[in-house]
Amino acid sequence: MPILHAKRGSGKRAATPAVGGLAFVAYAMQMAAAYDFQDIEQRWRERWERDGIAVARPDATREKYYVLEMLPYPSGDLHVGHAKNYTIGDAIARSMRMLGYNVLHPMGWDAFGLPAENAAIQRGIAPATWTLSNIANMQRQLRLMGTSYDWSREIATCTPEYYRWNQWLFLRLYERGLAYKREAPVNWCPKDATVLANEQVIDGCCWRCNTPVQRRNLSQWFLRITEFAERLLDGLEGLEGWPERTRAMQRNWIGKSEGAQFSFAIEGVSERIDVFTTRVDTVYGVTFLALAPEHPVVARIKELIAPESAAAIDRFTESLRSKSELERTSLMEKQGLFTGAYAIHPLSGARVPIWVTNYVLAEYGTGAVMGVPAHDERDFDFARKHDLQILRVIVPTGSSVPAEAPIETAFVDDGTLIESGAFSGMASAEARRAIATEFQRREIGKATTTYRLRDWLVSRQRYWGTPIPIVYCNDCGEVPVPDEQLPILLPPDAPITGEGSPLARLPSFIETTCPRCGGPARRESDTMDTFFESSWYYLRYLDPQNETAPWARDAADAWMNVDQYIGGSEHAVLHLLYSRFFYKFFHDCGWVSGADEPFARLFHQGMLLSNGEKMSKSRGNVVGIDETAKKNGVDAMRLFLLYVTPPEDTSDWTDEGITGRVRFVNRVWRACEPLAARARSVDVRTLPVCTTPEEKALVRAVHLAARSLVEETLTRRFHYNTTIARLDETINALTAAIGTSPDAAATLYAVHAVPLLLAPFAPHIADELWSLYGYDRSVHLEAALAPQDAALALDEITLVVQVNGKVRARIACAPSIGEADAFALAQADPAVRGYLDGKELRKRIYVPGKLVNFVVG
RNA sequence: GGGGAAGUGGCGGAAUGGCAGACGCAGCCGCCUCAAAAGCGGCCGAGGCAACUCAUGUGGGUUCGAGUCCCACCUUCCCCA
Repeated sequence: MPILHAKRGSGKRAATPAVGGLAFVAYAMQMAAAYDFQDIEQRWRERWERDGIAVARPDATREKYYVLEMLPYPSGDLHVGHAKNYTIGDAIARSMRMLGYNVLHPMGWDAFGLPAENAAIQRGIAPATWTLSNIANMQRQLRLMGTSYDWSREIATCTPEYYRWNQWLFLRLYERGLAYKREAPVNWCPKDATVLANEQVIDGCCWRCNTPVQRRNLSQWFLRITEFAERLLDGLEGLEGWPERTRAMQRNWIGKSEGAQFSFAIEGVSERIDVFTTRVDTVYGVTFLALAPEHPVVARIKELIAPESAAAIDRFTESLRSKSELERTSLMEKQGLFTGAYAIHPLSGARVPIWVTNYVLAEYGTGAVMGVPAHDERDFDFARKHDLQILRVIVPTGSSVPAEAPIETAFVDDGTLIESGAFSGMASAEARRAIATEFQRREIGKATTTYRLRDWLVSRQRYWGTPIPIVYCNDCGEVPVPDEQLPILLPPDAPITGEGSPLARLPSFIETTCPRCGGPARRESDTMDTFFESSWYYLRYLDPQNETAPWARDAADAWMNVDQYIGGSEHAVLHLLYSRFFYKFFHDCGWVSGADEPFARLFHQGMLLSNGEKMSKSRGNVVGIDETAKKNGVDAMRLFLLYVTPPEDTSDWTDEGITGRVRFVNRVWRACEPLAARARSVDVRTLPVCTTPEEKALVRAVHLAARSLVEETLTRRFHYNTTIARLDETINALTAAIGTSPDAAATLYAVHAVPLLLAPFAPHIADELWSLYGYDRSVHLEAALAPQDAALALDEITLVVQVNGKVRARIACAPSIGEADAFALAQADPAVRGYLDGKELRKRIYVPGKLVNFVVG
């Protein structure tokens, strides 16, 4: 007898011998060669591409479903960590297709950005060349993963066909006053040699390279996202399909605070100092004013005071100049210097000393803070350190703390006002309204709302990005480039050295003529933040070839909004906030209709570790797609990524773990392939006749898996780990059935059903088996197996009998058993009887088909 | 300090308020084999000879019944200050 010990990935499949029954099974178990995933997976990838199984067209007869993964930056090479994200999206896309939805599942490239310039500097490769070759490789790898993207809609943001619409959209923002240039203190990353938006500064460091950012005063382009602050905040309420923590992060970032703004007069100076506070009820407790050293009034004060005092202020200011925001507000000790000047309290008339401090920032609020040490911890610390007066003006409501009692800590809660003139005795909330009204009456202030959100700084002093379509003319000033002159192409010959803006040093680019007067003019040399193009790319997929508009309104009407968006939580504020801003703008322009939110549901996949550690080149634990596709197969990889944890959890790639799924794929193959010919005639819509409990259980396992697939998909929970566990049970039951009754209708039914259940997760083996069952059409174009109640129903259930909540017996009975019969049966059970005899029966609980509980005393 | 998420065997995890630990990994024992690998079958929270008892971070509560709901606390992670 020939023994076929085929190595995985090499040998050919053994021919199915024409023997039946147990002898055949023994032969099949022994003889079936290991599944040759390499050949089979490649063959199906090519077939899907040829057949266009993922190409999406509008179809009024089916409900649309737009599932989207955040578009990747083409860094060069994918590893299994990336694969997790795309596998989740692909499992959803394939499941929804089989459930009858018209699925749109596109992919593209966030192709502008610094790494391409760094490659140019370090290795002399043109950014475009580097980027395009990375895209080619990553596209190959995404295909290798068996993903079902509609590649006919692919976009790369670095192509003129795409970025001309960046420029076009910028001009529309400009026309509406939502794009403007202004000088402001901005975040500067010295390593990347460019400015950064506030959202791109994480803990005081550059989000990309972790270099501490510096502050510089520069003239820069901003987008007026602050105008949308209230709508961005309100919109979060409706986003119930978003993770709560992401909504909370956006809420935090927008940072709405309601309070009052009012001004202090200064002794001997005509200017006034504006302050904003949420606690205007504590205003009688003000004992100092804290100013940012950069505050404009500081210059006026210096004129009033002794030269040596003014010099001290200058030294203090100088010492803070290079310090980052984080250092100044959080890391450094609270420092301050009395200026020698006094303000006048607007209500009490008291003299209030004016200090400059490190913990008040010029760019936030008004750059000045009223110091109320008794009711603010930071002010309290500052007052203690500098021996400033501490005045108690709020006491807990209902208590009677004398104003003179020593103050050990700041009382920061609301309470009742004391020592506050006409407002004494009021509750904090009431006093806030009353005092704001009083300020308004005196015309020195009013109730206002402020936001932490700043305008979005979008200009970058870099090459590999979209040129900003503005020219500067000596006569006409700032002039927008007319639409018909778009795109302004990125010149291929800019000197990329890492020093200075490349475009600024390229006369052939900079020198131009004014579109308005025809005179000599200079082009803007800054390019756009790459978050600009990723804020609207999901609309370009809908109409990628459009040459007259970024997208047509009817394309947006057909597909928007994105039904399910999938990506990392690191973009919780950045990309997801900018996109929401853009979409609201588009909505206002009438370019999209319906809800003014782009992403109806959002899913953050969890991180993937490698053997318990973060995957990184320096740790040497990066598991590549190519490597694992070759070693374990793509189906096993996909199954593992979905199986190891729920998709939103952090999971760990381990050799043992992937081995488990490789085994599973082989078990599927050994179970189904030898029976393929016989399973051909099965119709999975018709339940088979079962003659034994085991057969019934096998068919039930199939339908439990089918139900899990449908439920996890339609409830949008996507816990496919549980669905795959049900598939494990199905295969276990099937393997056992093959051992006893390979010809039973139930066995062949299960064999036939398996690829339908496996298709979203292990698409290749599913289609291979499906074709062996005689189908010409891909399994991915079939309808999902509909779970049937008749298959799920049990002939017999186990009724749990409890006495006082403890399980005392288990009784087999019919699932339809009624309450009276259940009690009678339970009470008659000898084990239960022992717990009931001689006790008073106080209560009986019956949970139909599940449980009886006797409460005795 | 404020807000968000989470804590279940050796490990990853499962469980509409109703038999805790499905499924997988690791481990142990068998079968097969000259042997090994692969495969197949069984065991696998703790204590106890057993009947049983204990067990889902800790302590309370609601309930006939709590991993699940409520309160307080502890720990971890994440955001904001």
